[in-house]
Amino acid sequence: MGRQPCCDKVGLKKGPWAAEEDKKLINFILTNGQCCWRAVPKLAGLLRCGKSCRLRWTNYLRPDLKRGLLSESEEKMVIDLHAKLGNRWSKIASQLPGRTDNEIKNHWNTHIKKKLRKMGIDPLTHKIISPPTEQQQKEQNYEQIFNPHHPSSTVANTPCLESTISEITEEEKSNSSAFNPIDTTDTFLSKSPLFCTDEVPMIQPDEIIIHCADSSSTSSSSPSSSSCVKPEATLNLSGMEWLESNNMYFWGMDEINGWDLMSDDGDRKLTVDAFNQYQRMTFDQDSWKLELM
DNA sequence: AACTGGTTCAACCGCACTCGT
DNA sequence: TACGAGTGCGGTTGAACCAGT
Repeated sequence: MGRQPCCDKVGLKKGPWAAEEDKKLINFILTNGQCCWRAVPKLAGLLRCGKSCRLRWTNYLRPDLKRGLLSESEEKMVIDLHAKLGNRWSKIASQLPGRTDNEIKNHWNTHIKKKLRKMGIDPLTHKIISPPTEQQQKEQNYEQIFNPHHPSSTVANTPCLESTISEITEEEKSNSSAFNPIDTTDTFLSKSPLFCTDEVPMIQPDEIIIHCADSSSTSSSSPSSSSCVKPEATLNLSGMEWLESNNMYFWGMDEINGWDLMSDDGDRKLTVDAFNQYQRMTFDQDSWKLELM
């Protein structure tokens, strides 16, 4: 005998929730609290199954939810946590106040995956996509000669990238801890202070300029020859020079409680001492209730 | 304006886990 | 220990929306 369904599906409504249904569910939860979900639809006068009610509440109606896209710092946190935890979305969500597992899962699948792939990083393993085998390299060369528009010329396949990551200086690594809100893994992203998910550098291989310590071996070489990276090499990623004089810059706009807005000229330093959106929502819960009623 | 293909995200489904009996 | 009910979780779906032609 099979398992009983979570609810009697006959006569139950499915699909998007109407405003009236939302109102009923909110009224019920605020009056009675979260109790047995199986009983909620009956008691609240809803033609939904308990599971559907729970999902609607936890993913959409809870007053402490943040709305809108994930901030840069949240995205980075998701990537770091995913590197540690894998697809355990609820565990990841528990580290991001006001975000649901469903929301994070969706954001991962629609935004972050693409960004990582564009950067040449495998979203599953968080490792650099491996350089092509000899046979693949031959095929790629063939395509580049006889079919220059073939996608094999994208940055994801460049063997340069793995080298560039290992060459981030110790100073840059130590700087990265200034904005990383949690203990980091040794993924590329957690080590790179240059990473900003909304500003993913769409760099091409020929945009990666590497100054080798032994400059005599690389002088006047073509871009492709820069893949020869010496241990002492330093990096200069064109397009990453954001810090123009007198420009303001900051990390983690969405979590600006206590974060400093830095001004390049050193004299003007603006400190923001605001509590974040999640805290505000918690404080404003009573007014939120009133708005709904 | 109409069509088409791609993207997004709320909601669903089924399995796994926990807990009480 | 075995079983069933309730709940949580992650993968998947499909309607709505958007951009390009």
